[in-house]
Parts: sequence; C-alpha cells; structure tokens
Amino acid sequence: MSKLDKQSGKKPDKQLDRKVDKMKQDYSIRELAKEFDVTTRTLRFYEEKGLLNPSRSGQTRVYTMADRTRLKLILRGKRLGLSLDESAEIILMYDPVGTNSKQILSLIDKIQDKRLQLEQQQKDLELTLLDLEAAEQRCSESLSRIH
Amino acid sequence: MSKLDKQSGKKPDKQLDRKVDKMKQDYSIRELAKEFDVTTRTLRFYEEKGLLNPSRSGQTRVYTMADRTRLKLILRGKRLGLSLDESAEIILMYDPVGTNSKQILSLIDKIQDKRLQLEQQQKDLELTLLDLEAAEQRCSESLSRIH
DNA sequence: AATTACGTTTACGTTAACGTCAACTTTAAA
DNA sequence: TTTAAAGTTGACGTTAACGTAAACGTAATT
Repeated sequence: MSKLDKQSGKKPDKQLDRKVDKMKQDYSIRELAKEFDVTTRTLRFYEEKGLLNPSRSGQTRVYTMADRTRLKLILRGKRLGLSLDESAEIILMYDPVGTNSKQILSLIDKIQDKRLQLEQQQKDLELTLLDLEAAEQRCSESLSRIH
Repeated sequence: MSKLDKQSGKKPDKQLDRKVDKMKQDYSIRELAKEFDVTTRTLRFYEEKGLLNPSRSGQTRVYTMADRTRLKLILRGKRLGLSLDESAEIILMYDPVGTNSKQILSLIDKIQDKRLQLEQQQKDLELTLLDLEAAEQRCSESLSRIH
C-alpha cells in the first residue's frame, strides 16, 4: 500500500481508485524530500520564501503536482548556480502574470535579459569543458610517457 | 600616459620602452580590479584564500599576467555558479601538480567528475532556454491578441 | 605643511541558504 | 495505554563571499 493511501484513508476507495490513478496527485513532505533528495527543512524554507505553497490538511502540508513541478525548476536553477530569488523570477516568467501590454513588454525584456545571461553561461561552460578536455589530454600523455 | 608609466616612474624610460611593450606585464591592484570590475577587497580576499598570489614591491601587491589569468578563470567559474573552492580545484586541474601515475589517475578521475557535472549543467541550461523561449512566445501571442 | 591618492592590515557586519536543536501535537502501531 | 513515527513552529547556529569602516603608511601634488 502506498503512502498516498495511508494519507487518504486506510482502505483504498474503489470508487476513487477507478481511473484517478493516472498520476500521483499529492505528496507528503517526506515523500517529496526523499524524491528530490532535499531535507524537509529545505521544503519549509522554500515555502517561507514563497517558492512553494502546499495546501494544508489540518496543519500538515500537502504538496500537489504543481508544487512538485516548481520544486523541480528550483533545483534545476540551483544546478545552474542561480539563487532562489533568480529561480523564483524565472518561474514567474513562465506563466503570464501581467495582463496589459505594458507589463507583457516588460516581461519580454526580462526574459531576453535572462536569455542573454544564460547564453553567456553556455559560452563559459564550453570554454571550461574545452580546458578540462585539454587537461585530461595532458594527463593521459603524462601517463603514457611514464609507462 | 598610462598608469603603468606612473608606477614605474615619471618619465617613460626609452631604454625599457623599446621592445618590452609586447604585453603588459604587471598590474596594480586597482588596475586589475577596474579591468574585471571587482573591488580591491575581492582581490585581497582571493589572495587570502590562496587563489591569487601576487608578488610584492615593498608591501604593495604586484599582479602578474599569471594572476590575471587565474582571476579570469575564477570569474568565469563564478558565472557558472561555481564556488571559489570549486574554481580553485579546477584551476589546479589545469596544470600538472602530481608527478606519479597514481596522482595522475586520481586527477583524471576528478576531471571526469567535473566534466559530468558541467555536462549536466549544459542540459539544464538548454532546458531552461527552451522554457524561456516558449514563455517569450506566449508573451508575443498575448500581445498580438491584444492588438 | 597640508591635502590627495593609493596602498596596507585588522576586524566586525551582512546576506543567502539552509542545519540543528527544542518543545510540542497528532496519528498509527504494539 | 504507552510508544514510535511523522508532522508542526520557533529560534539560534553556520558557511561563503565579500562589504564596510577604522587606523595607519607612503608618495606625489598643491
């Protein structure tokens, strides 16, 4: 029996289970933490910062698919070296917050800025990879000379 | 008159100026800071951490071309989201520190690790760029609908 | 002689992103 | 019913990467 069942009740409800298992809907804080290899403290912290906002069942947090997705984006951002605020900004870019054309235009500007920054990162990445390849090459040559 | 001239003396020394301007050799802390848009505090901090080690003229720091290069690499690392320690590690990978094959093999391992990490970053970068492009697209469509 | 410009060291302050208790509640199991 | 497991909210601690300020030296300019 899955943890989800544990949460929603003891005996699985056949009525609801019929076609609704198309995708896991809700997650406990532990589940999510485990899946993404972060601590629960981290998840609470992200919530405190407004990056996640799970609903509550009593006072217990219940994470939805949307939260999971945002968490994924945050962690992706981290791997890129972005700060939480930067990731938050980017996530906001993904869904249309502004409704009037002035806001949309400003959003487009911000998107362009980020793109430029990320493209610079791409260049830096490639340079670094090239350097590493060269270093590896030299190592190999050293080895063959030793042998 | 360049700052270099200021440093070496008031009147440019014809003797030394003859062919020695093939490349700027030394930099004051201000020059380097200005060129890379960091503060002098930052340069001293990097030195404290062992990332740079300028020679001294009296107690005044004199940065060489080697320092400049390392600084460049450090800042490149920063743009990738690397910590100073990580950048330091990478820089160490660039020149052969170990002489025996065991050390070299371990270095190769570390290089591979970094490469894997950076390649993961590349993937994340591309995904993020794709997301941003899509977001930009949606913005444009919103605009055209408004118009 | 006094100011200005650049350099130095020492040391405390700051922000981000959590870690690490502590003290407590609620639910599930033995 | 006691215990164990997972949840909660504070609140203080920690590390990295500098910022900022104090107190001082030196050298050139006014």
